[in-house]
Amino acid sequence: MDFYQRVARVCRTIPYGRVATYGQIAMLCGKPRNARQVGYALNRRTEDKIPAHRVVNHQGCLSGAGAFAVPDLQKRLLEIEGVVVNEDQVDLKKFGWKNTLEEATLLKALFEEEQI
DNA sequence: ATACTGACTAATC
DNA sequence: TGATTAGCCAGTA
Repeated sequence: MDFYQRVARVCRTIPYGRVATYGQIAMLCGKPRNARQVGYALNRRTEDKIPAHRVVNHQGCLSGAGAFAVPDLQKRLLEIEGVVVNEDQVDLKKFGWKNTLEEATLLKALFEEEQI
């Protein structure tokens, strides 16, 4: 199982109306130090039906910087889901994805199973 | 193999 | 608190 595929998988696991951080995703992929690679992965595979708008940095800042072809697209998508965005930032305390231990375990097991 | 890059983070000031 | 610095590591040239 490729790291990028894992990233895609984890992103699709993020619940509607929640956001996750790069570091969080990297951790769930089994590579806690690969936060940057997560961003790189999303950049490469934005077309792959990955809800990348639910991914922000550890401060809750939106990626902005032309990550999405249309400016404010990420912000709009989040607001549609009920996530409040202020000054290109979201409140991780309220909207951050609190991944449960079960979800983490499920993903880990899934990865190990498909990795072989 | 070396050097540089970057949708990141954690540690210092 | 807010700004800087210093690690990080897969990709790319």
